[in-house]
Amino acid sequence: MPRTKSQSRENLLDSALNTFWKTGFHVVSMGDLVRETGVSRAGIYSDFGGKEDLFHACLDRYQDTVVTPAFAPIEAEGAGIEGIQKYFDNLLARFEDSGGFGKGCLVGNTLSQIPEDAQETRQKLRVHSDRLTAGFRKVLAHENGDHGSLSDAEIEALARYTMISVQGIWSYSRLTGDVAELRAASDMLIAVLKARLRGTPD
Amino acid sequence: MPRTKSQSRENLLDSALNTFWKTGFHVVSMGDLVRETGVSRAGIYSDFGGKEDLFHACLDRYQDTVVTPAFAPIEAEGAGIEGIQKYFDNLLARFEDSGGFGKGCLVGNTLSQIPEDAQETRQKLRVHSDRLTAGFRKVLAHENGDHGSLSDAEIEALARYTMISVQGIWSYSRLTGDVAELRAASDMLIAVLKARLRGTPD
DNA sequence: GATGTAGAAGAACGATCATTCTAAAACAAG
DNA sequence: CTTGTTTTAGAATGATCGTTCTTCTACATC
Repeated sequence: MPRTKSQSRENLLDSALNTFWKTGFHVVSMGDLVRETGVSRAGIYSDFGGKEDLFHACLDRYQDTVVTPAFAPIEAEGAGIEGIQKYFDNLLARFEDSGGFGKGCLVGNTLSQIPEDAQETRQKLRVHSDRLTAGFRKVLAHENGDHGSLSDAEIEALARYTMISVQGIWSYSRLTGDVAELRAASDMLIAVLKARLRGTPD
Repeated sequence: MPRTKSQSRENLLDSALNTFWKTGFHVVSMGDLVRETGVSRAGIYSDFGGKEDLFHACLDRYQDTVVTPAFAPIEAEGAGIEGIQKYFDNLLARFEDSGGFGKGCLVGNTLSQIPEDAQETRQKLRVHSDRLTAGFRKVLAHENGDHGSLSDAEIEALARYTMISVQGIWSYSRLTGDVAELRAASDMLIAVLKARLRGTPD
């Protein structure tokens, strides 16, 4: 089977993405990337320009090939809480397949190590967190319905809270090897969301 | 006033801690540390042995000078939910003082960039997360009382969920400059804890 | 098979890294 | 002031970094 240029470029991106994902931008060297991707140095530079450009391309690729399918149950038209459940089921299954520690979320990992002046990178991270928040907001608003007990502002706050908690779960997946702990946390989060949608008196 | 050896050692540690905290172990160079701490290269090497040893000493120092005071309201004898509230109040006030983005949590930041084989570092991170979980567990158990509605296992799960959510909040503090968003998230978390202690039907 | 071209391997380069070493300054004790 | 010790600034070192360049291989076209 012939291998087109764009196919090999995508393979390169996927390999580089995984390498960056594991240990982060600053720990990965160009030598690592050459070895892991199987592409020559010159090839990487002619295709992407440099290490940082390659990383930015990986962040975009991450959105397309990781976030989009993982988040599909949530961003699907008319998705409800069961979409969030499905999202967690998929990710916990993937964690279990990996064996040992997880890689966490590339965006969350990157967020913890960007210098204050890396504005282009930070912008991409913000887009991601807004995307997650928007997905959760839509699901929660849908569950809340037209005459639900929660105001738009409360839905917004709950959506952001969900996004933040999810990031916490991904972060912790780098420290624990026990999928049960992660499942307990995601179950708890979902129970919390259901309870608040039902309307909990304070 | 005379300056004792241990005093200057602690000043060095505090400066190095802040430098590592901002951008992480791999981004900080020894040149940065010499500049930021005001201590000569030879001084750093004779006192600590190397960059990694210095970083480990900083992780310990972080526990003593940052986590312990910040976590005092939670680890105090007989602390209840208001201890968690106080914990957040302090940290949000500090975030507000910093202006702009926060530094997050040194432990959470480190977790996102350790290679898989950095076992000594990972061990320190695990001790930290266990400490947080234990603190929350004690508070929640105290609130739950002897005849509370939650089982020990449920308290344990809720404590870990709390720890994970807190890490998420710290992570997000590196991305937002808006303290109101962080306050909303911590308020939400506390409301969730109160609701679950009160006993929410599923 | 000859020729032209694209891609790969890896040497070369300058910069920067962590670390060590040297030499001078700073300070204490007599 | 002299001597002895500690701490300093900063040069030297070897390794590694990101990047570029040169060389060679592989393959398409005639």
